[in-house]
Amino acid sequence: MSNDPLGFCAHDHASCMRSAMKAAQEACAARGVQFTKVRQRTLEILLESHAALGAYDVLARLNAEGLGSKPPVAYRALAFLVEQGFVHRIERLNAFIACARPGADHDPAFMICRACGTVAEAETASVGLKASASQSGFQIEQTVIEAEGLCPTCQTGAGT
Amino acid sequence: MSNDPLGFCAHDHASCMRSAMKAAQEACAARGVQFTKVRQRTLEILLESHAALGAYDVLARLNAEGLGSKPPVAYRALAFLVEQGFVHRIERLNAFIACARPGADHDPAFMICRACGTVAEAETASVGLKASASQSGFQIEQTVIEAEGLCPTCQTGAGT
DNA sequence: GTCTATCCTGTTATGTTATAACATACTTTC
DNA sequence: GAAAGTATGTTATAACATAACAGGATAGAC
Ligand SMILES: [Zn+2]
Ligand SMILES: [Zn+2]
Ligand SMILES: [Zn+2]
Ligand SMILES: [Zn+2]
Repeated sequence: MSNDPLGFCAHDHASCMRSAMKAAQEACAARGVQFTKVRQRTLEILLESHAALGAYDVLARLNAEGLGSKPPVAYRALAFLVEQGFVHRIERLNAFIACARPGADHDPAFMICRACGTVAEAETASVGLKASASQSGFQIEQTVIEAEGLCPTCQTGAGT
Repeated sequence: MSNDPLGFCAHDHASCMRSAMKAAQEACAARGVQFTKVRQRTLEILLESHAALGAYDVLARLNAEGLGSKPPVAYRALAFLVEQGFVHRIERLNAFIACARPGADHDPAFMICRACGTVAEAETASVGLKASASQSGFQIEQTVIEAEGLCPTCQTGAGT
């Protein structure tokens, strides 16, 4: 079933990154879009952790490597990656995170730890939402489902 | 059951506003917090429509009435109203909307029409989200559930 | 190969959303 | 009416985001 949200559990992160980059590489080739240096590097930066990074954080990293120093560079790369489904935007944080399940067309839900900043991606559980919507005739195009709270690790000893 | 999302259906909006203001008034009295002029007016401004307003839109309205011209005035009033549960923040829009069911402690879900800007509030349908969360040990404190799409009215003739 | 159309990047400038910090005024309690 | 707590006014700046245009790389047509 592999429905475990990554991020809260230990895993081979190096292979996690490698497979995500490979999946993106192949998807770009298949779709005939360019996976340029800036785009690759932006995705790699986001893949380094299962936390969300702000556009300006990404930009700072790119800039340090001589890959662009002005906001539009980062925003354009991020917009491309979001369009292609390799990255998700976390509305609550005004930030971006690499997709944990690239390839599959999906409507993700996120769990955001307010203590450590880790963000885990889960499958959407929007059955009820869709029911509510269709009941009132609303036609859903996109969903934002984000829960904020404490991850398993941060619950122990984080009474505050 | 009265589970209809307001906003997409006709209703007596004047009475809708009046009862919301009254509920807020009473809740403030009961909780011993001040329902000041700026706070009242801010809530009234949001109640005027079932659309979301940005903080600076609210500020412009307040300013036109001599109730404050600087961002913190609007942001403070909005923060108060959100705390008290009279107003919700729509993350997707960086905007605010008056609660359609004040009084009840609830976890709302929103349906945002991308064409006309109407936002309807429904009950949260986060059963699956909670299941996902507890499965991985995540402790939810707050949820953001927002769907974007087309409302019933805008579907007719809005092929674009 | 080179021309051309398209897409990508670099840069300037500006727009939008949000808060920190401190001064002043009001309200409640005693 | 003094003290404590709460709310507002104001300055300044931080953080997030995009419009618009110029230049460079890439890909397909010939
Ligand atoms: Zn994903
Ligand atoms: Zn955590
Ligand atoms: Zn509500
Ligand atoms: Zn509409």
